Amino acid sequence: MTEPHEARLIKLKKIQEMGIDPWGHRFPERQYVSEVRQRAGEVKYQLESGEQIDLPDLDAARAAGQPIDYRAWKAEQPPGEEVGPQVRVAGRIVLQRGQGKIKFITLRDWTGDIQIMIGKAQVGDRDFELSKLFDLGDWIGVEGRLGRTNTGELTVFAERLHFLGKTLEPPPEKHAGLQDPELRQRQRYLDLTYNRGVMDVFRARTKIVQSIRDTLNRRGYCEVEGPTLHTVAGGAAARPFKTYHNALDMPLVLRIALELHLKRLLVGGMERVYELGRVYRNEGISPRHNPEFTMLEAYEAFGDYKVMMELTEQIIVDALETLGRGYQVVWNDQTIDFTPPFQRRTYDELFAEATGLAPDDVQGIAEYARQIGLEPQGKHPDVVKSEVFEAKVEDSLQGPIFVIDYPASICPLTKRKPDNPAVAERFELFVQGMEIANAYTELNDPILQEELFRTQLEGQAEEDSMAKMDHDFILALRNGMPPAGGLGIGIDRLVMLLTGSRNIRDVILFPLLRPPQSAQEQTEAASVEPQESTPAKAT
RNA sequence: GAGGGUGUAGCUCAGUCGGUAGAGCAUCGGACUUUUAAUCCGUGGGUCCGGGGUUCGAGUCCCCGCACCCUCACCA
Repeated sequence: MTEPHEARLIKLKKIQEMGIDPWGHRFPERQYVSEVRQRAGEVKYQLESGEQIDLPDLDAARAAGQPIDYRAWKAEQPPGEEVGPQVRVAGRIVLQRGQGKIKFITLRDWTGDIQIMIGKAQVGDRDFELSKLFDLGDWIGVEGRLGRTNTGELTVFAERLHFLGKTLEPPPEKHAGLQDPELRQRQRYLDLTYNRGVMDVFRARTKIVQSIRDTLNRRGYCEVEGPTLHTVAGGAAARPFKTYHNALDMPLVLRIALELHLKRLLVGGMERVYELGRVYRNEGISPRHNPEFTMLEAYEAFGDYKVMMELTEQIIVDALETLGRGYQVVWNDQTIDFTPPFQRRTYDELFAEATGLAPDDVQGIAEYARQIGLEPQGKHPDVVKSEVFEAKVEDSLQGPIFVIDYPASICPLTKRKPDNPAVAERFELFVQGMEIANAYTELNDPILQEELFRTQLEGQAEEDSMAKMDHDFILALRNGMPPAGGLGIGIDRLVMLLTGSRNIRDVILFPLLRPPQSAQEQTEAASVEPQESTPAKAT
């Protein structure tokens, strides 16, 4: 009885016995599969006179489902032979078809697939013996001539084989791929290699992030790295992860936002500054929430929220262009039109449309809240209004739409409108019911800021509030922060929209999961003592 | 945190009314020099998520637990 992984160990040993290192070495001057494919036109049919003639368009015919019989085509030509360039490719074996003294392999690198033909007569006995020891998933390098098989498939006709890396575990099922969502996340490496489109999504993510940096750098922004260990979880309304520094004997939290340190840099004269980084929120997990996620925050001195609105549009439009996409994106069977300018509607307008209530009808809003199952009792009217807005308006915003001018009392870090202190100069961008961006004209008045930090809105737990006292931040503001616009964008959600992904875990390489049961037992066995936040005073 | 769903071979999945655990792919042995998910012949492979219970008998029914997925809540 030979189980798949045992068979692989046996082959590993046989490869070693042939004097070949099963873990490989560098393989210089290799060409990507995509590059090799671009050279398909160099494959010609050479007559005995030396004249070379082009092949018929075999790829187009195959793509159209009507493959040309290349063997028959060649038979019609004057005597001659196929010629093609020498190539060097490397990748993983994803399919193999043995056929007596020849063997076909589908080789995959991260640019695509290409077929390899290994003939005993062409590669010699030693390499052919080696090829019999190939398993699905192994890494190999191939030198050979690019050409066409009888059916017209572009193929590397191997002349020399290199073994680059053994795989000891069997790969997923070869047609269905890896379906189990848990395994796809735990073993992302298998998902990336064997499931169509996964690599594309993550490479698109990289392109989007690069595009965002390009857009900001072009506008004269400076990228910085703030601290991730904070003493106060400020800048957003979320529960933090708690941790502990032993040497300083000090409790710490992981940052929930980038905001307060970037504003300190505005005080320091970094007039255009941004950070693209991970933040951590100790909240629930859902298809739109992961405990750690990537945020962009950008601050521009002498700007305001309207400047940030334009910047937001620019960032998204540039990202779409970088992806080589138009402004129309299909997501969840719906078409989203990112053609700028995006729609702009005020908070109160949308609120009135959805509820039929006047935005200042405190009694009516409380009554409405009760009707839809919310509890208005003991809460500030703006908190109730905000809860109603979230329940009745946000989910229905297909967008892209900027919701502008929020109730000031729920925006403790935002400057108020000069002509109406009850309204804050803030916008949020919604697309498909998801909040993608959040921005405001930054509050730079240290006296008002301190007051807002002190005043806890009724009905809000301190942890749930954006207004957490941060004396060090107030001190910074007292040193003079220029008026500025600030912007935050949830990168993961933006990537979801631009790649058609419906679950945030499809755009995060390693989303948080509980450890698998076997590992959990090991962990428990290893750590009998609970090790949570144990101060190192004893040592 | 609440409700619903899923968990069977390495992978993808069947499994009827409670009655001997199944298929395809992969593996292993054999044939095959132009295949395309190659094909053909043959072979091995199971903690039916874990633990209890009911029963002569449990993959199947009941209870408890675990993981993942979905919806809702908190949140971006």
